[in-house]
Amino acid sequence: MNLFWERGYAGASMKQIEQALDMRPGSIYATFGSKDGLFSEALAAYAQRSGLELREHLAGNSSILDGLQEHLRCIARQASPGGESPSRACMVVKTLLEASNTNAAIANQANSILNAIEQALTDLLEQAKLQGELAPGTHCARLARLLQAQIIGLRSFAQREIRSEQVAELAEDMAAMLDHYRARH
Amino acid sequence: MNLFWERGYAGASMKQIEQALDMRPGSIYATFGSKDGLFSEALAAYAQRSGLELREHLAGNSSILDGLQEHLRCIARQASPGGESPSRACMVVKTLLEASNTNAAIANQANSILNAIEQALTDLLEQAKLQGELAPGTHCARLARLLQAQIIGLRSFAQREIRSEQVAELAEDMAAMLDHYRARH
DNA sequence: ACTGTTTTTGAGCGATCACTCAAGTTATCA
DNA sequence: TGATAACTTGAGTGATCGCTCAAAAACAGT
Repeated sequence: MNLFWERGYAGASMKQIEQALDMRPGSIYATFGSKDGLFSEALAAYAQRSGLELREHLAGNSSILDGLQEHLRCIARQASPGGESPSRACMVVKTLLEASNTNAAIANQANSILNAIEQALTDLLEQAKLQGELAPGTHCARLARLLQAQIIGLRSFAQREIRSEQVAELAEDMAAMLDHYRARH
Repeated sequence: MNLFWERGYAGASMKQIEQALDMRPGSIYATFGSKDGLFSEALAAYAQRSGLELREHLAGNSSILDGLQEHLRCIARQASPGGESPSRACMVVKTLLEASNTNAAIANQANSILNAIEQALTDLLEQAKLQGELAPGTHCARLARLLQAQIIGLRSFAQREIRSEQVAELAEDMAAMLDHYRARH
């Protein structure tokens, strides 16, 4: 997963994969079927891990919106230069951009994952609205897409050679934007 | 340029390039030196074209902020499904994500282009502040980075299989966010 | 210890990769 | 028209791509 995340689908050769897994080609193909199959499992594992992280950030805050803002800040911390992450950008987005016009199966998988995330965010925001955190008129599905686009932008932006402090500021500005959707008390 | 934009650096083979250029390998290498060199020129051409588009949108509006908002909407229109663009996502971002851990020279070029765009946006926002469009306390460089991240997010988001109307809504929400930074009269 | 099954190994497959260069063609002079 | 220069051609280079499979090794049951 780390190798694919770092180098992308085409950028990771079977030789490198053999080394990363400490497996010989025969075993790899007996286990995963193909490079596509292996990548697919890696991407699924990545998505699962990401989902877990989001749920952890939410569990740490009683307020959903606070949890989402914390999530933004945490992404900024992880995506800052000098971190040990294989890549600062999101593996799903990297995959979507790489595979969209070259590998339909993989592009579909990335699409599905992003759909699931969008849905999860929508559900969360609906719940926040019910709890009175969000302004009553909020269009939750639309805000979920905005939030997803922000996260995609934040993490892709962080792939630039840039100071980590500026990534943190960016996350802060995005978190501040969420405040505008809060219910007025 | 269109081929590289659509399929990425690794995804475009020399055979496909030969066909796209209607040139044989010898001529290609005599003209561009290497696949890297050719890609570099394609990326530079893309960046120039993008810069021109931004300037056109700005020229169409007397207000800088209005021009930027128009630019966001226009990006959404271009990045909508069904368009004739080779790819909905930005070629510079695609390149940054693909090349960051595999091709230092190309990644540097993408970085430079994004630096230049960030600087151009900063200059524009500074000018808008001077003209009283932006709130006096606005941190223009920081807002420029936010704007750039939004655009990156918008165009990458648009690479998903999604209805064009939702892309337009997303651009609208991002434009609305810019309004919060306007000077109060 | 012996047999049958499962798993691992790594040399090597055909295909394709980016790229080269001698030979051929075209353009530009007098 | 003929000599020179500039450019184009495409078969072919070695390297690497994803992948296969017969043989070897490890494991499991009696």
